[in-house]
Amino acid sequence: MLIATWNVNSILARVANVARWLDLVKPDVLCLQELKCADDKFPTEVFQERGYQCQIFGQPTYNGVAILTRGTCPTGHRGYPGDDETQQSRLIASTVNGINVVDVYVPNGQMVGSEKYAFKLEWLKRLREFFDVNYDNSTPVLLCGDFNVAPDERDVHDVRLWQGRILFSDPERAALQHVKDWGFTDAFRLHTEEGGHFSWWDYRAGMFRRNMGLRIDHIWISEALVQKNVRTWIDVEPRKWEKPSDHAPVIAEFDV
DNA sequence: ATGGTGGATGGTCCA
Repeated sequence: MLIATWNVNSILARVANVARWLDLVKPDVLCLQELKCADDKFPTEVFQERGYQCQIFGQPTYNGVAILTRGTCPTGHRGYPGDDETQQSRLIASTVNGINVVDVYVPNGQMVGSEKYAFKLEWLKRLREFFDVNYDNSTPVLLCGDFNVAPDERDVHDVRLWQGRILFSDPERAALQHVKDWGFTDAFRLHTEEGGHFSWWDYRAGMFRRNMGLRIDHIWISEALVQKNVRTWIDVEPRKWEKPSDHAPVIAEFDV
C-alpha cells in the first residue's frame, strides 16, 4: 500500500502533472496541499477517471487540502474541531484501510517574529492538542503534508544560511518536535540517515538545479505502522517536469 | 548584488 503527500502549489495549474504522476506511481492515497482552489472548482473528474475518490477542503486563492483515495473512504475532520468556515483550510482527515490519515498544510510563517510566524507556532500547538483529544497513539495514525519546517541540520542544504531563519528557526523546530512527541516516527528517517535529501526547492536562482533545498514535506507514523513501513522516499522526478510545483511528492510503502 | 520565479489576481499578497 502506497500513501503519498504532495504540495502542488495550485491544483488547477498542476492537474496535468498530478494526473501524469498518478498514472506512473498509482498510490492508494494521495494527500494534497496548497490547492488554491474552492471546492466547486476542484477538477474531480480527472481523478475519478483514474479510480480516485476526492475529499476536498478547499479555499479560494490560498491554502486548501484534499485526500484522494482509491475506492471510498469516510469523511473525517475538515479543519480543527469547532473552527468555523472563515478559518484557513489547512487540515483534512480520513481513515483508509484502518489507518487514520491526517493531511496538513502547516502555515509558512513568512518571517521569524512576524504575525504570521506567531500564527504558525500557535497552529502547531493546536495540532498537538488535536491529536491529544481526537486520536489514540496506540492505533495506526499517519500524519503527512507540508510541515513547512526542516526538522534537523541534515534537512537543509546550508545550515549556516538557514540557521534562525523561517522554516528552520529553533522555536519552529521545537513546536514541530512537540507534535512528534505525541508518538510519531519520521518514516523517511527509518530508512535514510544521510542529509542532502530535499522535498522543496525555491523556484528562484536555480535552486533545484543546484540541489539547494529543504526537507519540509513529511510522512510521520505511529508505532503501529513503523514495522509495516517497508520504504519511504522522495520522488524528485516531477520537479524536473514542465511547469513543476516547487515541492516534490513523498511516498511511504506499507505492508498491509 | 537585497535580486531571483511562480500562482492567483487584476495591485499586490503569498510562498
